[in-house]
Amino acid sequence: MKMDAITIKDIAKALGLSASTVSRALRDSHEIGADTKKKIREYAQTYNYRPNQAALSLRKGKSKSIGIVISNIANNYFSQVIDGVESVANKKGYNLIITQSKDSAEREKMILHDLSARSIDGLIVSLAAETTDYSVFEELNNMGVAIVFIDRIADTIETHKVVADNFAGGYEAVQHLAGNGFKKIALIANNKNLSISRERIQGCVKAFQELGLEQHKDWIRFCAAGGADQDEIENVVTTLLSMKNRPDAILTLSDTLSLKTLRILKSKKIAIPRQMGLMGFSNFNNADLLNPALSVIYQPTFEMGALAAKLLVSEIESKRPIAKFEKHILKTRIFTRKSSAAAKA
Amino acid sequence: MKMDAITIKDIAKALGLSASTVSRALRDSHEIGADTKKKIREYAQTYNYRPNQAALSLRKGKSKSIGIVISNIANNYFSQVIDGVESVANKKGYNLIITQSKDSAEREKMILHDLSARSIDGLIVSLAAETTDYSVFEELNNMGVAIVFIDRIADTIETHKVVADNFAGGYEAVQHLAGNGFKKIALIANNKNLSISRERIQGCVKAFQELGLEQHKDWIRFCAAGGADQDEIENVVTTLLSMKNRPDAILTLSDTLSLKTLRILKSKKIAIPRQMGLMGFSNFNNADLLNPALSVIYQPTFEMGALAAKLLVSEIESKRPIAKFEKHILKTRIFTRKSSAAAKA
DNA sequence: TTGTAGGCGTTATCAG
DNA sequence: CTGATAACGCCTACAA
Repeated sequence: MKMDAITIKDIAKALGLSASTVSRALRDSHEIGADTKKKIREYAQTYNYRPNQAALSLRKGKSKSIGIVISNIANNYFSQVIDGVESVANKKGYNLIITQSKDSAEREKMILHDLSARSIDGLIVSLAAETTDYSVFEELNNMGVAIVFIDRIADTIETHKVVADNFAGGYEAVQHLAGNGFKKIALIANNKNLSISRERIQGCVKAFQELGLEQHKDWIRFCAAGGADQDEIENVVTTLLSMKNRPDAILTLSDTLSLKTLRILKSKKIAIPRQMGLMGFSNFNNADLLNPALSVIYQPTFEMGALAAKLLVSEIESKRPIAKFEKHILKTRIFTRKSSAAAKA
Repeated sequence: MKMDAITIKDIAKALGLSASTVSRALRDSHEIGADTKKKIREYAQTYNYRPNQAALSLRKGKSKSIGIVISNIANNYFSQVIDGVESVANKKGYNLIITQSKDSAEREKMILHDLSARSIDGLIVSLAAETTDYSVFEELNNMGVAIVFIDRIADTIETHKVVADNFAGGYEAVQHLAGNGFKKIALIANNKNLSISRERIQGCVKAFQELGLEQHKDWIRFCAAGGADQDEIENVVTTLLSMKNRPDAILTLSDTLSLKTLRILKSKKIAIPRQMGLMGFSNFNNADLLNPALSVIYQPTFEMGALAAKLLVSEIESKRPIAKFEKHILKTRIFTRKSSAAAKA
């Protein structure tokens, strides 16, 4: 890269000083003569001196960079999260190294190992759908790598965690649907392994019970690939539609699933909400422009990312080990629209 | 971070060898005894040795990481590009450091300086909307930092460039609109500074001329903030709607503008396409689910990102300086839908 | 107030 | 085939 990159030594030589003096002056140490300091800083300024980060990392064992592991960048939800993470990282002087697991446990593990060797100061992780073995995280934890989980968390690992109130989100969604006359509500969830799937379903089931709604095991379906596999979700929707005891509404429990389900229903000419109500967890900002306008549970993704980054940085920069880790649960918002509207009386 | 991270020295000590021998064995040098090598590698394996990247960077002056500078991660278009970049970077063993300029020239410059000090091997850049002064890039170029521009490029800087065929995209969009009976086509473009704005407009104007369509200076409007400023775009649309000689279609020349314009038109109860045709550059994958289904010019974002990364890596790893830089122009695709449909005969 | 001497982990060079 | 040494750029005792 920089062929000529000026170093502290260069400055020292040019000014007839020692490297340590220059180093101190540059970091504004008070034990340096005002005039010397000024001279040095001016020289550094004009020659555009930048400390070599690799050397700093090596020396300090810190790199001022944090890694983020998510399933997929080109996903609305995660890119909003990253935006939040970046806003804080940037402010605090940390670089952001981004990786995607593509929901593969194996790939996630490789990434994690690679990242941990990169003199990374900390990690923000949203688990891959496939992952069931959390031992890598134990390992990293023991190595002293700071980790913050976001959204898709490993409950058993001792770290800070930032999640949306998935339980309440599911609960409220069912309440809304029921309130609009839907009584036979099917759920389509992401991979069973994921905390978000479990929590959202639990919220829904709680509402089912409280409202005395019909429940049917077959009305809760999982997409192991989270919608990445077109056949999988198409089968699920088709199956639901062809049931003798057919649901009258579908509640999709993840972003990708929501839009994919909408597409499939439309392609099958199912009138929404008349023949099938639809509502979903989604952070698509223009869900109101869809046809029909889609009712959604929306998560504060930016805030979640920013909070995760804040927690991580404070852990990294904390002098003593964190005594007790926090789980932050942020409120979701519900937007009710045409796709789940009540049938006209 | 890793408190115990095992080093080459540790292995050397444990095995009663010298650090250099261990280093060589680990890198599979042929000048090491088969048995010694085996012993070392097994030890490294069991103790989970990972080379310290900071040390490597310092030693080699390379960090196996590339920086990417875009305006906004939480933008559909760019997150798709990043997905492509990541796919290649990952395969080639490079880490991806992501930053966002938020379209601020000042912030872009800071990022660039910061990144260049991070022992970064190369840079993928999509310019901020504000940027008019390209001298930072000259500077970086002279420092020997490999740069590849993507999408929003600086024509005068000598680097590889990857863009969509913006000219053709604009040209074809107008042809389509005209073919469907729209004769008075207004353009809403992103910031004037951006290459993409210029190129797309030029393509449109070419078609205007060839088709003998009415042209009006006031029918070409710019949003300096690219749609980030709600008032700005709202003013533009309102102005277009209230003209005595009012356009019969709007062609939006960027992703954000397209959806924002759709929203504004709908909020004003303008029937699309009857009262106003609408078409836009957009990489939203579900534009067909919108109401009305939106006609779009779609770019091969993933491929563009992947290609940019490929070019960058090959430049980084090339022994001799690049003799001549390439500008790759990738085809766009046009999807025509209801929003630009012909009025019923 | 300034300078000297390691050392962070790795590898390249030069000996043996 | 293996070992010792220096160096990448920076910082931090310890000296002066």
